[in-house]
Amino acid sequence: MATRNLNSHRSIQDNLLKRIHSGEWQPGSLIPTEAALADEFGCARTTVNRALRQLASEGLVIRKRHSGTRVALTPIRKATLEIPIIRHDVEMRGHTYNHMILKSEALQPPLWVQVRTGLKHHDKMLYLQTLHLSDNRPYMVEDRWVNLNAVPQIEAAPLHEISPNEWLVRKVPYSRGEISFSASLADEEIAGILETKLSAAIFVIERSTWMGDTSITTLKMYYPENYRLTTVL
Amino acid sequence: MATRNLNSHRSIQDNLLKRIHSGEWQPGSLIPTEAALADEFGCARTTVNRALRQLASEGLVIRKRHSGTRVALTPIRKATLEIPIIRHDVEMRGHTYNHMILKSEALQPPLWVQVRTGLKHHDKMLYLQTLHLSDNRPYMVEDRWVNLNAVPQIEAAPLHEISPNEWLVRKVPYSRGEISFSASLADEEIAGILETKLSAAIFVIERSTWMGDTSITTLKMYYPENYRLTTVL
DNA sequence: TTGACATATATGTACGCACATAACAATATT
DNA sequence: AATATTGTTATGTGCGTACATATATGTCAA
Repeated sequence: MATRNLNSHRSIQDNLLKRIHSGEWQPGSLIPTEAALADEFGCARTTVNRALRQLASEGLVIRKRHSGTRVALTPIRKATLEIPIIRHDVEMRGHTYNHMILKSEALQPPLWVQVRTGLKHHDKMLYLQTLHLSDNRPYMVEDRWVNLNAVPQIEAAPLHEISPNEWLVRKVPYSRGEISFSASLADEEIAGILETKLSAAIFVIERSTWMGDTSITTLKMYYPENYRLTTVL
Repeated sequence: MATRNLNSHRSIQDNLLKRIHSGEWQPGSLIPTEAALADEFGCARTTVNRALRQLASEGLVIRKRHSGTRVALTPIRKATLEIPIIRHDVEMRGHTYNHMILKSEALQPPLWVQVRTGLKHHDKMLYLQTLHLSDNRPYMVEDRWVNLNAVPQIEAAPLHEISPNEWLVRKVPYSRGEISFSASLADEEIAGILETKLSAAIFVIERSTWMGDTSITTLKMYYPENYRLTTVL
């Protein structure tokens, strides 16, 4: 049939999207059932189902059994942030990447790490401070704590060749994570490493990951003021 | 059949995920074909297809026609950030929300707005400065520019009752957006409004939205140092 | 050797059907 | 009147089949 490809789930999705965006279907209102839409488009219900499922996963419609499908009250758009390997970040900007391990010692975790990871003060953790460089200029400082009970192999890893960030992302799986963003002022240590003024604005990303219930690693990343994290909606 | 529900796309997905996380399937390696997996699980290929499609949409596997499916080299985990109505943000923390329009005037856009929106200096824009309050204490300042050619109705909106943020999110659809995060220092104006010290750390979110090619609105949000934006992976 | 062509293969998509499941509605039962 | 029971409805899921499409590989001829 010639009309086959007109009925692809993709074009149906576009069509439905248009009605939502144009205001034909107001936020909160019920839209026709899958069967009705399938009838209208002259396609199988499974095809409409797929289109609607996709729209639901993007948060544009809310689906409930029996009740039907309605346009989301707040068309919550989601921004997706990828968790990158820093080296890729730098190289994608066309710069050359390097890193330096500034500190590496097995320590007892300070309080904020204990709180975040759920580990106790007597648990063995590896503290790593890494400077990431872009074209040999400071790009970001990373303060990382690794749970040695969960990741003992890291003590044998060649962290001078492959950064802790990349090594962990590649080698150690995790099932759950948390990330948060904030702003703070540079203290003496950070200002010294990043070569900024004391009390310069610092963009901070904190991230913790777990595998099941056991903490893998938790870290703070400090970016100088000129850094911008950008993403599309 | 009793084994029917064992073959749901969800459990298949979990099963595949386990193999990726356990390292049984290394990053970059080819995994069995849909047909082979369908055979192994004793289900239809369409079911395996759905499981793999979902994993691909989450960035865990890369699929190519003919070549097959392989585990992503960087099992890129994505964090999803919702674009909230500020009022909900505040109320979810159990505080009461208020807002105040500090400035509201039709102006020619400054250069940074022109760059971001693609509009020219002679285009009519509405400049709105809004203070968002949590329990009557400053929570965030919003500097917003609205394209009056695209959204003329905003001049008649009751912005003292419903904040520009909420009004726009509810009433004006957009098809494309960009969001970025950074840190900066409080200037006199921002420090005054947020009641922080001069040169305090400020967390900045910038957001622009378009409908097709026409800019809708662009804004900067200034949060005081104690603010943290948190999300799960 | 090179390029044009055919072929095999793995994923992509659509269909029609069947049954599962949640939620609401109407009815029957205590 | 309060509680079970049953039915209806819209979405959720799975199956088997068919065909589409991109791409790697092999084949043959210029």
